[in-house]
Amino acid sequence: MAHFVRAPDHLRTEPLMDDEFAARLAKVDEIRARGDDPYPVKFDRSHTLHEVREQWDKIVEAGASTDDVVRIAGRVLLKRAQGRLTFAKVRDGTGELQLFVSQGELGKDEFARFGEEIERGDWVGVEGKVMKTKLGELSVNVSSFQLLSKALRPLPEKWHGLSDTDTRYRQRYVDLIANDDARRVFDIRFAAISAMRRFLSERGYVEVETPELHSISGGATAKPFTTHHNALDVDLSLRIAPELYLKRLIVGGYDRVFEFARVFRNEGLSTRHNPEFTMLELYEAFADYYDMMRLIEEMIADAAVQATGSTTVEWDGAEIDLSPPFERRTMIDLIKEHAGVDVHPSQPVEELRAVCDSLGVPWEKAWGPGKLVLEIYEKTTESKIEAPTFVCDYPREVSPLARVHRDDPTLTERFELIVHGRELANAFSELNDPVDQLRRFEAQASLKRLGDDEAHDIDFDYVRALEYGLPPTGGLGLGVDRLVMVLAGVTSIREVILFPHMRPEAEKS
RNA sequence: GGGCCGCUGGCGCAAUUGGCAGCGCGACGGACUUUUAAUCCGCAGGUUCCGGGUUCGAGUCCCGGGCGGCCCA
Repeated sequence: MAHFVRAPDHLRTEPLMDDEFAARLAKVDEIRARGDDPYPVKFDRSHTLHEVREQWDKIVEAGASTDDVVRIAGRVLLKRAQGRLTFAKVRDGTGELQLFVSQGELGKDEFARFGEEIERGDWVGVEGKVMKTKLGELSVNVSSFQLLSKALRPLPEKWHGLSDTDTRYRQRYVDLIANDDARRVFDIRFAAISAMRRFLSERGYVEVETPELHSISGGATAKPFTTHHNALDVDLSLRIAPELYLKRLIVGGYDRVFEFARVFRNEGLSTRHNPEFTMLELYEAFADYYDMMRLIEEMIADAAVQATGSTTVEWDGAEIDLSPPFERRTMIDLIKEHAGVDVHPSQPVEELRAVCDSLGVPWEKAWGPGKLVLEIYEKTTESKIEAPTFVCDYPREVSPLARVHRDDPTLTERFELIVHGRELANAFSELNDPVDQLRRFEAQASLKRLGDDEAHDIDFDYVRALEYGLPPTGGLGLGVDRLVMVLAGVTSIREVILFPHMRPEAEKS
C-alpha cells in the first residue's frame, strides 16, 4: 500500500477514500511493483501539440499516414476504447490532439497496458507517426507510450464540466482543466496584459517596481491592510496604490514609467471588488490629462484587438464599442444631462445640500461643495453612462493629487473613464506644486481627524520630492481586472482573478 | 450588514402534497480496429452541508450554524 501525508480532513476526498480514488492509488502500487515509475522525472518532447497541428494538419490527407515520428505529451481528456483500438484526446499548454492507439501498432501486451494504465486525467507521453483518421482527424499513431503522472482524483463530468462556483474558485486548477470558458477568460487576460506591456514599451515607457510595503498609505482613498516589521519594530501597510512612488521616479528623471501593481484594499468583497487586485499605473513627463486620454483609448483598443480580435465587445447585455476616440464630457455637464440640475463646486454648501435633498442623495455635514457635487454625480449619473466616456474635471476637494484646472480653481484636471456605468480608469494632470500639495494633504489630514478613515495621511517625503521639482506630468491608473471583465464579457471580478479571495475552507467536525 | 437563491454518489442534475433517495457522465465487469460527449450489455457507489426540532414518517417543514452565488447598502 502506498502511503501519503494525511491532509486535513476537510481537504480530503469525501468519503475519505472513495472507490475510484482507491483504485487509482492501487494502480500506482502495481506500476511501482512492476518496476516502473508512475511519476517519472522527465519526458523529451519533439513537438508541442500546436506545432504538430501547424506542421501536418494541412498536408496530411484523411486516411493517410506519414513516416514522420513525433514525441508529444499531454493530459488525457477523453478516452474512447473500442476493442483493439482506442482513441484518446490529449491536451498540452498549446492545444489538443488525438492519439490513435491500436493493438496492431503497439502489440498485444503494450496495448493492454495502455488500456489499464492510462486513464482519463493522467498525463502521458507518446511516440508515433503523424496520421489522419478516415474522418480526417489529425492524430498520432502511438508506437510507444509512458505514463508521466498518475491522477488520483477523477476529472469532472466531460460534457458539463465543473459548475459549482465554490469549487471552481477554490480549485481553479480543476476549473481550468474542465471548463474551456475559464481558460478563454484567462487567455484574454494574459493577452491583454502583454499587449499593454508591448504598447507602453513601444512608446518608450520603462516598467518599474516600487514597494508594496508602505509606511504611509497613500495614492488613493481606501482602508489598508496593516502589518508589522519586526526587525525595525514599525507598523506598515500593504499599498493601496503605487502612485506616490511612481511620481518620485519622474522626479528622479525617468520620463515615462509604468507598473502593473498588485494593490490591497481592506474592504468588502463583491462582483466588482477583490481585496487584492491589479492596477496599471503609468506616468509621463511633459504630458497632461488630454495626452492620457489619447494614450488610454489607443491602448485599450489595441489590447481589445490583441486579446479578442475586435474592438466591439458584448458586456452585461450591452454592445460596447471600444474604438477611439471615446466621448469627452465634463462631470458638471453629465450631471445636468442625467439629473437635470446645475451644480458646481463654486456654489455655497447650503445650495448643494438642498440639491441633494431634492434628488434624495444623502449628505454629511463634514462635506464641502466638491464632495457634495461628487456625491450627486455618483448617485445620479455614473451608472447611466453607457459608451466609453472620459468624465472630466473633478472637484478639487476630492482630488488631492490632481493639478488645479487651468481654467477653474475649484476643479482639477482629472478624468475617470466610465464604461457601462463602471469606473475603469482614473487620470490627472499631476499636481506638481509642492506648496499646494502640502495644503491638500493638510486638508485631508483634517478630514481624517473628523473621522474619515479613508482620507490621506500626509506624506512629507513625497512633498520633499516635489520640492526638488516634478515636471509637468500626466498620470493614469487603470483597473486591469475590470478591463479584462469587459473584454471577456464577464460580470464578476472572480471570473478574471485566478485565485480570488475566499473564506478559508471550514474544518469538518 | 440586509434581501433572495443554492448546497443530494467523484462531476452534472432529478425527487409531485412530507411517503421506497433516482437519472446521466465517470468508475467497475464484458463486447467491439476509424471514434469525435463513441455505442451496446451488466454492476457497484449515498452522513441529501452541519446541529437541533416538529412528525407515524423529513432531501422536502421550523430554528440555529457553515460555505457559496446574485442583488442592495
